[in-house]
Amino acid sequence: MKTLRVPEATVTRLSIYSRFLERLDRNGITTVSSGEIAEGVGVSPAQVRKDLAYFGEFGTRGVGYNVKDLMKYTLKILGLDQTWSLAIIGAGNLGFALCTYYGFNVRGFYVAAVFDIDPTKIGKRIGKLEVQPLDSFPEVTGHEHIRIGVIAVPIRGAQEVADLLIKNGVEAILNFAPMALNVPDHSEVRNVDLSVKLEILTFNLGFRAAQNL
Amino acid sequence: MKTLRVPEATVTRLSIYSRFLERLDRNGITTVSSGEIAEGVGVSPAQVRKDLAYFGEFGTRGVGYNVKDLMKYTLKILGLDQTWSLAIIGAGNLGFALCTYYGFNVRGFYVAAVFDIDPTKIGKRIGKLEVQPLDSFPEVTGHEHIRIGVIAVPIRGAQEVADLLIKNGVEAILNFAPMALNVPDHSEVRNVDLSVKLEILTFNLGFRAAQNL
DNA sequence: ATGGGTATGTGAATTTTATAACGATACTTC
DNA sequence: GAAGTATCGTTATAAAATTCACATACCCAT
Repeated sequence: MKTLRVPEATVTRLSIYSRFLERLDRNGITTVSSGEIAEGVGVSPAQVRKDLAYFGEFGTRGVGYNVKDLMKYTLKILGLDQTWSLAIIGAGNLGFALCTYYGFNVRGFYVAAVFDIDPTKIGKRIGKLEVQPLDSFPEVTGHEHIRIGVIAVPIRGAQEVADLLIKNGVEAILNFAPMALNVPDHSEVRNVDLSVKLEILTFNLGFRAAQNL
Repeated sequence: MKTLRVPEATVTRLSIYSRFLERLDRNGITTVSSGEIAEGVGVSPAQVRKDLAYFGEFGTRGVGYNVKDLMKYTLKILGLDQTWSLAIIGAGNLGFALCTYYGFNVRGFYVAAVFDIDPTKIGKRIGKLEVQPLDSFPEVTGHEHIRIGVIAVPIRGAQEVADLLIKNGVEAILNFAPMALNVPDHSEVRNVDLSVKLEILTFNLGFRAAQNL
């Protein structure tokens, strides 16, 4: 098999293209060019074609791409032709928001369970879910295999939670705690740091001020 | 003045170093090496030094960096030696979580106001704040100059909100709607897409399965 | 004072990523 | 059905980011 390393930036953009294609499809648009995709998501047309080229040939020269088809391809590439069960750990405001986040459902993610250690939060209902004690994680994941865990706890608890998840067969972690988690090599971790992007903005505003722009 | 373009990846890492340094400082650690920072945040030591080199010389050869000093430098570089007032638009679950997000406060961000268009949400209290009608945005920003807006509304309303923000002097936008906003060149926009990272995980899990790893 | 040990700062080499250019191919029009 | 136009896929070029390697500088012990 042709083993080709795909840059993470490409996967990131693919996810964005995919979302854009869904939007086009909902609007009844059937054909789209690399230039239109590029315009829609803010990259160059060559970039779009190059990114897609990692995975095959999906377009028709002189015409463009069939929206529905390309959408399906991108979803398949991203592994979204199946439903992924998530466990969310931490039922604070962030955990709550993530449990009810429409953007997850619409992309084939299913929040199977929410956990917390805070007794005042355990038992609380979030939509159809009930917050469970973190202790019961092994038991719950016995019923339903959960491959992805979402960490929405404060820094001080994050590593411990990660250890627990890994020990119970979780393969990938989306970490909202602003710190680097220590996990075995075979596990995937990605961090979402809510203030990093904000600090890029303040950096740029300051930088611009320094140059009198 | 030496005009040196700083890669955005460097700024991103600087934000992460900064957070890590704060943690070291809280733990009473006074000196740190590039290797220890690298270890702590998951990059290479050379990367740490190179990133810092964009902004000056902060270390002592043979010794390392003074934690408190480097922390202050990084904060200053990122523009966090001042308080930034934010307006959050959208008082749904995500907006609510962002309003109360501890990570913002701790980094010098201050949520000055929250807005929504939904009459059932207007007037609701979020901590010390009261959700205001989006119409009153110009009035509110008249009292307190707000340079950064956070968009936490669904896709369909996002562009309209962005237009309103820009029209009222907002210079930078943190956008949680999973779409590209159209803004003038002089405005800064960064997107936080909560499901992109999740889809990188599913891509990687699928990719790994395809290679029998 | 002096020499050994250590970690920085930095220019060069390497790798990775993005842009540009262009040949190939399919529709459209006359 | 041939010419023209549009857009892909791919190769070549350029740019950017990362890693490497080492001279430099500082601390500390003697």
